[in-house]
Amino acid sequence: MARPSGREIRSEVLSEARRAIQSSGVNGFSYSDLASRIGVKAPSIHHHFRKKEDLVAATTKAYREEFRTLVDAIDEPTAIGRLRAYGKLFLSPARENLMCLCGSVAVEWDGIDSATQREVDAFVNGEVQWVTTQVEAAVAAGDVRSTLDPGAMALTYIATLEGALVLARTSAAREVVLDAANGFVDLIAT
Amino acid sequence: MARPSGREIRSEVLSEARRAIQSSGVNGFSYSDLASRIGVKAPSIHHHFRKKEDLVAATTKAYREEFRTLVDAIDEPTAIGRLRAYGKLFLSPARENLMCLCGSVAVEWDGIDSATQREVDAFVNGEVQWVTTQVEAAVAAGDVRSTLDPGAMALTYIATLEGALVLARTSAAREVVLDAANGFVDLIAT
DNA sequence: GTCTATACCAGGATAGAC
DNA sequence: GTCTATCCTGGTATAGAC
Repeated sequence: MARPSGREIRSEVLSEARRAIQSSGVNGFSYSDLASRIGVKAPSIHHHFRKKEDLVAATTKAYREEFRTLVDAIDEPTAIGRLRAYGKLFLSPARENLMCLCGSVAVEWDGIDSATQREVDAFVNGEVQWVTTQVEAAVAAGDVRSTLDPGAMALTYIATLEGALVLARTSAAREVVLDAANGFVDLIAT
Repeated sequence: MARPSGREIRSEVLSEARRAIQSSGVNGFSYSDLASRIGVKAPSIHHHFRKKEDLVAATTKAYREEFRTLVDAIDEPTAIGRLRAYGKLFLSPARENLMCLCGSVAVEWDGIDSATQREVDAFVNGEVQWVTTQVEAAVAAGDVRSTLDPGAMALTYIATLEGALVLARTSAAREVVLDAANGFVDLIAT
């Protein structure tokens, strides 16, 4: 692997940090880990992200923005179709045995700096808002039952997806849980 | 607080370790942390649990058994009532801002020793089995729709509960998510 | 069974050469 | 901007006195 340089290294660090957090949590990786994966030395990373907190916050922000981009790219004619597509998107980390970054950070919440916490909050708020909008549209189209109000249903859907990623990490439920997204939508469909 | 001694210390260590893992993850606490909380020194804990791995595995095992006891104590006349009670039980850590221990461990999965992993797998298997049985009974009683097969529905329910605990840790969803258990049962009810 | 003292190592972080 | 060298801290773990 060619050693990256200049602006490249920054984005490569962010990318590896994201994977590391999703795989082992914030306390589960070190600058040395990232450095050797990328092919540089730890102090080079410190040059770009002075403290680990800075790196974690930047990684979380980047994750939130990238995820938003993916969600915005969902192109389905019906709201219920968009909800199904969203679930697939959300569970795609499971194929590489990864957590949602938000979930990883949430577990270590008490030891997380406030800038990162704010990013996670923004992530959750943003996702809930988007899903709520889709649920409202799906209810209006008559494709989803209105057993719960749209906000509660959105939160429950996201909880299901987050939890599915948790369960998928255990050997007990690895495969099965990948269907959770469609399963949930089947439950709320008319 | 009186300093514990003899057999007491072992159970107190297990109890504090459980809380610590649920609050900050396996990598987020140290023997010193536990020791000062209990009122002893770190080497005393090493005397009871030689390596941290041993402590984590024992803590996970104890958690699984205690949880099983609580579930077995659920005393509701109907299966759907038992499912609601189960959800309340599962989400009770949220009131103290804690994760499910299983969730905490799952996040750091790759760095977790295999004995602990086996305990987590046993936990998930046991819970899925119990919930599946209740769903089957509820379907038979006509209280739950059979949109999904009972096993998939059980897994989805547990995923929802796990995910609700994740979301409850963020500021964005703290309160709302406590209703997720009843919300989900409302979704599957006839 | 608990303590003090200590060995050992890893991670975070910085200084300063190149 | 990246490196080598180094400092410091804190965590895991053990030895051995009491």
